[in-house]
Amino acid sequence: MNVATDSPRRQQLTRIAARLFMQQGFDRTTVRMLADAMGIKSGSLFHHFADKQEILCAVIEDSTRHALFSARRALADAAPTTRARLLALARVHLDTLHDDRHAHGVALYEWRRLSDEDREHLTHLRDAYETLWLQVIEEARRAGQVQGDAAIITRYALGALNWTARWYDPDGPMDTAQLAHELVDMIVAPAS
Amino acid sequence: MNVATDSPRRQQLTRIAARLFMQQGFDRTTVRMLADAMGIKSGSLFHHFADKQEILCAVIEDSTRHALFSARRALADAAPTTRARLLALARVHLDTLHDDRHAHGVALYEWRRLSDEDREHLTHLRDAYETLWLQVIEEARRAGQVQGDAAIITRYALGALNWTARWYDPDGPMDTAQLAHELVDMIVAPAS
DNA sequence: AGCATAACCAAGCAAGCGCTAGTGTAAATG
DNA sequence: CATTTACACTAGCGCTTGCTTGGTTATGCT
Repeated sequence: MNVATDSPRRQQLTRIAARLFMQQGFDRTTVRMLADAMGIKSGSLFHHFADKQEILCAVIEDSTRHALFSARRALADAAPTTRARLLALARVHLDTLHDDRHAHGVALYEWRRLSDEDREHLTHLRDAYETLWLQVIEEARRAGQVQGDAAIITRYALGALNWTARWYDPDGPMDTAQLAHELVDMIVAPAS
Repeated sequence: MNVATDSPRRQQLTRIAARLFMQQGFDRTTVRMLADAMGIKSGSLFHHFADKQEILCAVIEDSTRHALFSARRALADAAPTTRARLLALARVHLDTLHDDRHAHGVALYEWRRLSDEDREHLTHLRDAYETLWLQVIEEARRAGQVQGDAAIITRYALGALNWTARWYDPDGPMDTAQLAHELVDMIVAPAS
């Protein structure tokens, strides 16, 4: 149940499942379709996962852990100005959202299909991620670079970024760096 | 297929369907569950709707038409300053999002379950709504109150607002007017 | 009275669903 | 060499699904 402890085989299957769950939705993706895409028979699937629910949980957990890990590293590497730290978070958010777009789409659209336990477990991971953002925005607020309630700004920023999943075309003319800049310009007092 | 032309009975059934679709998701809501909640038998459902897909389309169409109508009226009634117009749009967006929260949640989560034709049809309605926003934000940009690309700002703003569906608690301490102000403060140059 | 229409119901079909049971096999382990 | 483990297979059970059929009842118009 963890990126580090999962067998390579299981991680590979999880990625395939993420693609199908995103393309068809969880309910419409049958275990037979999953097995076909994985190159095994439907019965064999249950050697790797206890049930269909566990596959969904694995998809979301993998991608969330990866995002959390990347964001922490980006913050550690970023210049110590609040603006640079915010920009680093935004860039990493957009990049992981897009690189792992299947899994993050699943996390968005299929959240309610999780069992109560799985959802609570994944909520903690999510909260850890949001807290990274909240802390940086709270820094920015104390430095006078952001006005208003830090919690609301955080959720607005994350909402704006997550919504890009619905309209941003990675093959289009814009790149994620531009988008990240545009977001930071929107939430902090306009810079030079 | 229209708020004005739909029979009252059909609109009533559509509202019930919106609630169930939001609570359980489209795929997990069976025609029998719908019929039960409507107080009729499952077969009778197909007197009002050609198939299950058409119910989904009706749910989304009704709510989108209502939002478009409300936004147009709010703009007509708003004071002529760009800030007032933006605030009016934000307030109406949050209010309809919340009043009609079941149906708008369905529009968010079940968009991909629509048939291609239905989706194209509803996309036009959506575009009409987004255009209202884009025009006001473009005004604001020309007036120097907003920096950056108007199209991106529009999508960021709508994303931030739509995301409130995932965290805003209408029974909590905040009201939608505060939220709307917070958004406008975020995207326009900070006012007094 | 005669008729049209909207609204409903009981029953059930064909298809598809998640999952289980039991078995085979090649590689790792003692 | 004997045993275990990991992974895959075939076959199919029990159940639910969206939708259809064929017919009934209530309302209101001409």
